[in-house]
Amino acid sequence: MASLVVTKSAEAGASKALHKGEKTKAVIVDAALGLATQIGLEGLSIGALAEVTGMSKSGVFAHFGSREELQISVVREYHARFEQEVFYPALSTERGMPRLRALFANWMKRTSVEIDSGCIYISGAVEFDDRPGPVRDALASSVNTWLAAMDRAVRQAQQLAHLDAGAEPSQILFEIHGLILALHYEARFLKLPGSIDRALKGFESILQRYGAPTTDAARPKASSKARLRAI
Amino acid sequence: MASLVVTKSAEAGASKALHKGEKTKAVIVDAALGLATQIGLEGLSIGALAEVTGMSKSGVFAHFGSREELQISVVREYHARFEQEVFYPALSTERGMPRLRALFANWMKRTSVEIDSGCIYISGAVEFDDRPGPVRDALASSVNTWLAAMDRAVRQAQQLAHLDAGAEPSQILFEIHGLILALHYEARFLKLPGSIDRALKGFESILQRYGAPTTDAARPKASSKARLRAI
DNA sequence: TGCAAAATAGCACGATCGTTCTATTTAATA
DNA sequence: TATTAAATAGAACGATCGTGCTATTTTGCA
Repeated sequence: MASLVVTKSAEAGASKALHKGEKTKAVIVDAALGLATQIGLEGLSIGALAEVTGMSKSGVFAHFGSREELQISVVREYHARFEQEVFYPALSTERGMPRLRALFANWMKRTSVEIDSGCIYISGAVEFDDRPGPVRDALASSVNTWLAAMDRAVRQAQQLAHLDAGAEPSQILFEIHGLILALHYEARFLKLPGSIDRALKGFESILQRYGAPTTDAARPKASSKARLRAI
Repeated sequence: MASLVVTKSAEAGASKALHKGEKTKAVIVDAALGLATQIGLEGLSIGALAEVTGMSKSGVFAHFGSREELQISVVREYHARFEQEVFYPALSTERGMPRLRALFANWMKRTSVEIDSGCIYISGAVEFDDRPGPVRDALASSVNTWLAAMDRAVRQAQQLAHLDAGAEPSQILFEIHGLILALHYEARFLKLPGSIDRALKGFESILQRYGAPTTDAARPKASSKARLRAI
């Protein structure tokens, strides 16, 4: 009977071989992510999650062992998707201004969607402001990873003389970050129309101010492959 | 014994004649504001509030009739203090650039303090993103009132040729708002040093970009009185 | 000073929370 | 297919939540 044992590797769709438990855990995390973006990481309740997934409370709970671990799983999942949607695709553009533009464009695209769905990098920051612990650590670590990637992109643009080398990267980053946060605030909370355009215009202002050529000779040319080129 | 009845008017400190109930209600709201800035409006619990004030749960509750009404009272109190600290003092400077600078400076001062204490205009925005109701309305109304005041200041600066009259006030406001939000995020959540300086520098960049003279011939001269001049 | 009214306390309710324990069902393996 | 392990369900726990009801205390006023 031990014949033809498929090494349980190549599974359907996703990636690795998922046992039943891992599969339903992924389903739960997915549902939790949907809930968390709307009502926040603190609003996540195992009861509500059980209802959504059609499972029992203890069934859901067993996959994580604690609510905190569930929240951390959600943060990690969000981080992975953020990387996939915002970071990696931009690596297919040349370093310097094109890549910086691509990174911001992807960030904007995601934030625009999150005007409706919510963003746990923003809501989580408020919820775990002054609440130390592993959830806060996971959240801050994810955000810092992303901001560090943006920082590298700015520095590369400076080295390539696409941006004024005398400017502080942290200053440029701070102002860009502000645009994203203002977009989220004014569009999602205040429901002000035109916020997306203001963020885009603000970005151009920053580039202009910090030394980008007015006739930008380098829009992103999306070389579609080379996706894994090192940064 | 009924002699020497002080007419109960001029009470200690505050303002109007406060009956006992109104006085303790003020104490409760004050404590609630302290709690809400730290853990958010949603984190406010009547039980915790009773413990802090040394009262019974029902004693606290009776002053508001509902948790929602308590939250609204907190929002209103925050709004009043914000006006008192940020808005009114700036009215003693001349319209145009001096007043705009004063408004931003006061806003920055308050936000700097709130790096430690928290800000319910920011945390509340996240908590009541997509949760309609009177609390959200009170919150949005307060924020809109403040942003409208800033908008007027920008327009006045344009009329006085302190700022480029061709620029969109909403655009300038959006970018300024972004600086405040980035300051709160990067300083309070990420604990990045130097955030205050970055916000200040960003403000100068905006003024420069939108037409403020490089040699600003008009810093606020704080005339100390004239506090109630109409805007 | 006495009396009505306001303020506060005490208690209990149903609901929901995260979590634990034990049973039962389902899936993976030999 | 038989057996073992993994996955899930079910029920109960203590705690906390907002809120309502009923005493009791305190206050303000004639």
